[in-house]
Amino acid sequence: MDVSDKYSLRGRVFNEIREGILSGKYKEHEELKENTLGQELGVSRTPVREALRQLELEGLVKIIPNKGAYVVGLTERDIKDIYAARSVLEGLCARWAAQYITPEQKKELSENVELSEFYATRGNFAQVCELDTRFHEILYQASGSRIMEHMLLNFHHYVERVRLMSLATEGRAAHSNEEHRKILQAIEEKKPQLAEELAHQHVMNTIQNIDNYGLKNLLDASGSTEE
Amino acid sequence: MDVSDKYSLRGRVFNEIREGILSGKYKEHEELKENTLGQELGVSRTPVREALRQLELEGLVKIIPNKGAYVVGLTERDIKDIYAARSVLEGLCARWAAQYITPEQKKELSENVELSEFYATRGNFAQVCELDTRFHEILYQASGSRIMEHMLLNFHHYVERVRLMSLATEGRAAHSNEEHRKILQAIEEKKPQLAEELAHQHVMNTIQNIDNYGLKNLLDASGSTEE
DNA sequence: TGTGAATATTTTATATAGAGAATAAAATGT
DNA sequence: ACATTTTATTCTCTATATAAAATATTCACA
Repeated sequence: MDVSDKYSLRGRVFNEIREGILSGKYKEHEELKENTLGQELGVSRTPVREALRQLELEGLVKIIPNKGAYVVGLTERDIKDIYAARSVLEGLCARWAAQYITPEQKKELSENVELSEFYATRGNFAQVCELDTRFHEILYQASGSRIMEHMLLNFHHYVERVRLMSLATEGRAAHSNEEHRKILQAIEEKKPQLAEELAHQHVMNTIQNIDNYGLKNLLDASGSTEE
Repeated sequence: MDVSDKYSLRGRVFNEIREGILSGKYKEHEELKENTLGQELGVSRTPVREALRQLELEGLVKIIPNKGAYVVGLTERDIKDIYAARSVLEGLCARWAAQYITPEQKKELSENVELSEFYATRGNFAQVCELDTRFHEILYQASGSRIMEHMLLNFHHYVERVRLMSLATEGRAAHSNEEHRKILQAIEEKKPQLAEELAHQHVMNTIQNIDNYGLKNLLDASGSTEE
């Protein structure tokens, strides 16, 4: 996550509002009033204000001076663009990971792939999702680039709902696991070029999968499960 | 810029601290105390706090809860990574610009290239720099992707000092202008693939130029001119 | 009934105050 | 003299108060 003091009031407020926007609890163009949010979350306006200012910077909230804060949220176009950006950036990230990964990270990545394959055969998709998230996070760290890590972590979290829904579609988890294994192998064999291509293709395949099912369908399905 | 109320106290405070970090006024690991900054800028601690929280999200400041805010700044590695990321993202952006650019944007881009060539022959590099900045900004807008625009605007600003120093090196302005013209042409002829390759190459050439002169030399030179 | 000025209400923006955490300094005991 | 506990100080964190801006409401008047 981005905010260091996750467990302070402000950190909690930030995360709650952010989740509220990403999950659709706070809807597009909705006004986020400091007082209301504060009461809702049981805090004063100060931490709410700070959280809103941060969310503005992330682009999830638009602040009109002396007027108010409004939910911006992510459009379909935004999500597609994020995937497009990820397709090239995850490639670059995997390239660097192949060059800079530490033995510990290599070990965790390898175990991650093993475990995910195990859970997939057992049909435990919740675990597969979590491991998928972690797989990519390890790559981000292994790139040794805080810029890359920062950027991709954000994106990853932005599209979390879509990502998990895509992974839950018929057969995608197994394919994803295969792709993870190939990426792992390229990294273990220190083949940056190959790792880049595979990671790029991995994201492109996800995009393809999302297109097949339709982004709207996936989002609606995930939205309804939460209510 | 990112903050909507550029001219409010908080907006001003945010920009001043940000510029202070990017320009090197506030040095790596330096502690940014709310009181001190507030007095320096003639405001109370509240707007300072909000600005610091935002800078944390941007990665320019590290906040340790209940302890303090510390300058993180950009390392050489960070700058190189930003350029690497830009090399692929500006490519993608140019591709989209070729697809979605409006006639007005096309016109401004064309005039921008003309003007820049004019100023370059006259040796007016300050103008060339400004036009270079604007050239890229137009492309970001023309991509029609607020995600892309947001990301690249940030990066662009992060490396502004390096970018301008690179543009000031022998012969680079002229080459840059040539590359701009080719990108413009690809966009006018609606060739997304070509536009992507050219924009990618444009950033790669800048990286090459920076490497030739040495990032440190460029940064030192720009730092000394400010003091 | 409709329009516009004047007033009231709501909400943001900034400053300040009090509580709590972390660090530095002083005092105490061995 | 050194280690440890206690005290003091500094600074953050949250809440609240005041000011200013924006919006909504009321009322007068045509």
